[in-house]
Amino acid sequence: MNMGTTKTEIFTEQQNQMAQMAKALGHPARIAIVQYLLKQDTCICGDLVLEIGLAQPTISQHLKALKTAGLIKGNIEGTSTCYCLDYEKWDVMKSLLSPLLNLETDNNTNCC
Amino acid sequence: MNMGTTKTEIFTEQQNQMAQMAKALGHPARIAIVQYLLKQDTCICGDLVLEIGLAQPTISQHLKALKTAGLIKGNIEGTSTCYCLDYEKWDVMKSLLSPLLNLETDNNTNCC
DNA sequence: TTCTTTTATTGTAATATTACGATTAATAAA
DNA sequence: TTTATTAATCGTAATATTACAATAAAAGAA
Repeated sequence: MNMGTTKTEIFTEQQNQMAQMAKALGHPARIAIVQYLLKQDTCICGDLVLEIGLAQPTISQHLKALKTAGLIKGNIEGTSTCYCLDYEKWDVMKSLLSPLLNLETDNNTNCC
Repeated sequence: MNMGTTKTEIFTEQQNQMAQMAKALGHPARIAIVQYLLKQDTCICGDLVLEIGLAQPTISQHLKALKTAGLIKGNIEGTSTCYCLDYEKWDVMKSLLSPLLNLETDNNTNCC
């Protein structure tokens, strides 16, 4: 059977997309990478290895996860790869997640 | 060794918090639960079993994950448990994640 | 060409996640 | 008290994730 695997077929495309983007941010190393890119605009893998302190293959793995989710782009430049945020995808994420995040805090009167 | 485990000690408290909250939203079933609670204010486990279509222990497991992350609260009422969003925690999440989500889209000039 | 630099990939060990059947626990109803 | 009703927990199978050593690949420097 397909145990251990998420049943994506019973959810909407939108729900799967939202979950995928949230999942991509669901590791502190990937949060740190995004924060670094926000500050520096671009970076190469080696920068992050020094900054974060995980092994190079581990950083490379996290970069791949962010790239697969579409949150970053990578361009090969000589021996290194230049990474940056994919702002178009971040706009999509923002529009999908803002209905969840922009909650009315004073709704908690009708709570259990 | 501690292989397979996230090295939380090399990250800031804030980075770990952000990752934990994002991770809690990183599954379509948990997105669906949050969306349901946004629409209905409160619900019990059985409502979600009917609405989502996963087995009762699976829904219960996802509710526990959201509760552990602090995103929902649960109050026992007779034989059932009444769940709702924890708006205070959502405020924390909003303030932590908004620096990431409120990006200037026209920054992509200095990208690679 | 040979050596260096940089990153991606492969392989693997340890742990975490997902899903569900079976069972338990706890309250309500008969 | 006996019988539902409801949800949590336990156990477990299948898969996914995390971390890193070792290696490969690809471009630049000597």
